[in-house]
Amino acid sequence: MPLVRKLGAFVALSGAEIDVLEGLRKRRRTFVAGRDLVHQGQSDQVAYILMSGWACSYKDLVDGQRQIVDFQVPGDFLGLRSVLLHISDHSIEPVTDIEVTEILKADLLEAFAQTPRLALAIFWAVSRDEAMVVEHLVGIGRRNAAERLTHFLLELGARLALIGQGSKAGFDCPLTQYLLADALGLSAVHVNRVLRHLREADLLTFRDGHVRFIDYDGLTDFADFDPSYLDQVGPLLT
Amino acid sequence: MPLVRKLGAFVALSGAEIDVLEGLRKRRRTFVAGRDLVHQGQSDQVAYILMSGWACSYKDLVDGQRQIVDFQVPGDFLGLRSVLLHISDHSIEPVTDIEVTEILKADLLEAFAQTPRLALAIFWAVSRDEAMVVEHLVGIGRRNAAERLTHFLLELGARLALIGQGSKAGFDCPLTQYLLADALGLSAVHVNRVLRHLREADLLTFRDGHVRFIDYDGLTDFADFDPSYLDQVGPLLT
DNA sequence: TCGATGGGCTGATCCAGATCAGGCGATCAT
DNA sequence: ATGATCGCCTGATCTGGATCAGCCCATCGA
Repeated sequence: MPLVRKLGAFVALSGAEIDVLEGLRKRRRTFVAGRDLVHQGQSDQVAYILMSGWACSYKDLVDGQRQIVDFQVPGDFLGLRSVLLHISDHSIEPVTDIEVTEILKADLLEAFAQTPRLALAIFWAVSRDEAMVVEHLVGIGRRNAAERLTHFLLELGARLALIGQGSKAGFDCPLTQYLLADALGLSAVHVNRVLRHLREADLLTFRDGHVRFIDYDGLTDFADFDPSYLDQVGPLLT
Repeated sequence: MPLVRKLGAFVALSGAEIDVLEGLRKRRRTFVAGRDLVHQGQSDQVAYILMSGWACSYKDLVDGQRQIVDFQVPGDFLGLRSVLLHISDHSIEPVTDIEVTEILKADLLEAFAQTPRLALAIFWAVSRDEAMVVEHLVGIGRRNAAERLTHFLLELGARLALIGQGSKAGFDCPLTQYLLADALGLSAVHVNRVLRHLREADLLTFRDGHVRFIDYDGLTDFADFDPSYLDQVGPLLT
């Protein structure tokens, strides 16, 4: 269970708390790649936990462009914020076919009341999401295309490593260069060029859906990557 | 009390809940402009509520640049995420002299346990912060300098209006063009130029610490500004 | 089997915004 | 009264990345 594993890395959850967490899991659903799961402006009472596959959350602009805010991998929440804000300020689209389990708002609130520690653990997950968005913001605001792309791939790798789907050697990645472009605020053309430069510099390759880190230390150095905000482990309640 | 007003706009807080909220307020402190309040990497057990003055949270990059993630105005939390993540991933600096009240981690956790609704209200505040960061991300990723600056000033105006310190006519703003540049991912030179263009187009002026919206509707239209994520009102618990 | 579609790749050209190199006035400490 | 500093402002030049236009290959549906 990627979620239990992820939250458990943060607060040591008791058996009772894990029971509550498991109790949340209701209907299991699947969605096909490409069709929106949640749409901007939609008001919905349900969030999801991603069980398998990848998704992305994004915002559309009036001029037809879009900005991808983040990608979600197994164990991540989908649309949690839209439940809290009561209306969604962004859209969510499966990148691949995905499996999710629903979390109903009412159940979530009840779980909060029952086990404050669980609320904290989820609070932490939200904070971690925000920390990722912040890092993303810094990347787009102040890093050039190569550093930005590198940092992004390193972050993805670190997140996937946490759920056992990646390592310092690399990871399988279903993202197209168009998706990368929309996430990084670049054009797909330029993403392609930058990938070539990184390949020619023997830093990493991204081919056939697989990212391979050739020189991991060189990459972290180049992109100024510090994963501490991702895998922060330690009891909140001391 | 800006905070009670802000949270109260989201969930109707009962008298008992407001008491708990007020009970949180502990030591009142002041900090002078410019000296860091929280420093990147610092591990701290205290957050603050900003009572007066402005602050900003930012991240330093290795090459000496910095990216300002957000500005905080009265009623906002400072460093809440660093309490939850257990270590701060960013720095916080007062833009003006500020007054804050401390919130101790232990008190916050106890308040959570006592009144789940309060936890929800604060959850909402964190989600709102994240929504702002997301909007900021979209701006930097996909909007040009003029739209970005306009959107930013409109958002600040809307936030200040919520606490009674601004309106559609404008607001007092202690930010320098350098601070704007660091927030918007631009150079200060270019911020200056863009402000001139906006002034010449009779859209807004920013002079002597005061932002004046000349054509508010024209501005919201130009920058595609939709404030719904800021002032979302409505009972979370239906 | 042959379009159609989607993803990756490339060179040529263009432009938004960075960088460089200043100048102006106000404030403040000596 | 004289630097020093800070915020604001400006023109000239440079450049990272967008845009345009197109090629190649693999897959897939009719």
